[in-house]
Amino acid sequence: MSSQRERAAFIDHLKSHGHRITGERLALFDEIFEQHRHVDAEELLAALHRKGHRISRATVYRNLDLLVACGLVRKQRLGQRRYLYEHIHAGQKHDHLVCRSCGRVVEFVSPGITAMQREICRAHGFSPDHHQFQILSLCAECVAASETQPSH
Amino acid sequence: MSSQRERAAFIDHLKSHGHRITGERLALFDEIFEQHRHVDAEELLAALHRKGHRISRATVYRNLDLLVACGLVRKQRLGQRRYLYEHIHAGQKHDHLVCRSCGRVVEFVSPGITAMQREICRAHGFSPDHHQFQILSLCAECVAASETQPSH
DNA sequence: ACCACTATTGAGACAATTTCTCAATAGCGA
DNA sequence: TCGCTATTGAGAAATTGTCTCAATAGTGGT
Repeated sequence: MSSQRERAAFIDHLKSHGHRITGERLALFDEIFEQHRHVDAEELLAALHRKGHRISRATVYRNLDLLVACGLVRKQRLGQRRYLYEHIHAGQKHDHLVCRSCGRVVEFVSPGITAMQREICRAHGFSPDHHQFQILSLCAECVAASETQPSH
Repeated sequence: MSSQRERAAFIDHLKSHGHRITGERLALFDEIFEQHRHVDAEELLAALHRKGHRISRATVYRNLDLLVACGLVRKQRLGQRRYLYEHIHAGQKHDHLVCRSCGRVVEFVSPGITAMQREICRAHGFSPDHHQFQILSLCAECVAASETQPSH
């Protein structure tokens, strides 16, 4: 499994911070590193239950925050009501294009935009290292739908 | 008052759509057009109460949606839990830099980034006309705070 | 100005999502 | 293996926004 390195990093982080290595934590880690897309807490909870783990909702939320604190998972509100989580795949820094209507998320990489973001952050005294970037728009389907069935 | 034109447009919109011109609607309009920053529904409600209006929470939410439908107000989730509203000041199209920690919002204009956004939208089949754009990062104060008081 | 019609409002119930509480459980060091 | 205490589970609570429905108040026609 390609997440062996991250799994070890997670376990190290737990140990070095005096946290315990529990079955729930490892199951959640495995689940989110199996998903190669943006998932919310409910989906993770449901997937874990489907696989026979008896883990509670509160534990999922708590340990997602822990994974974020480890730097292994990104937690974002991508225009929708729920937080979405994605595991960080080493090196590959990308940004998000989000459909404001259906919530669909597309990742993209644009070095040019990254450079501009840094510049804008710097110009306004924001950290150029912790930025994250979203474009919210309407995907082709939702544009088509809104043209068929006009605004209201 | 500089919002006379928008106020008239609002009233016209109401009339032409068979909606009534109520005291609550005008009070809300005036309140949001007085605020030159991003406000949430609770702030607007509180401000209106402070000024002696007896308006309910539901009415504030309903009529904010109405103002959005008129194209006079923008409603956005800027990384935070609550929706933020801003009145649209004619012509001036801007994007947002948001502090992920304290929620502070700074507006910026960058024609270069706007062009790149359009290109990315087009490349992925998203509408280049309905886009909106956010950079989430940490403002100087929050960076300083997180360095003083390390991550947890 | 008055009436009747019905859109709008207010108050609180409801819904969706996330966080908190606290007794029971289970890692972990000795 | 034992004991300490971090972690968990279940459900309560908090947060934010939407919905319901009876009461109120704009509006167009007299």
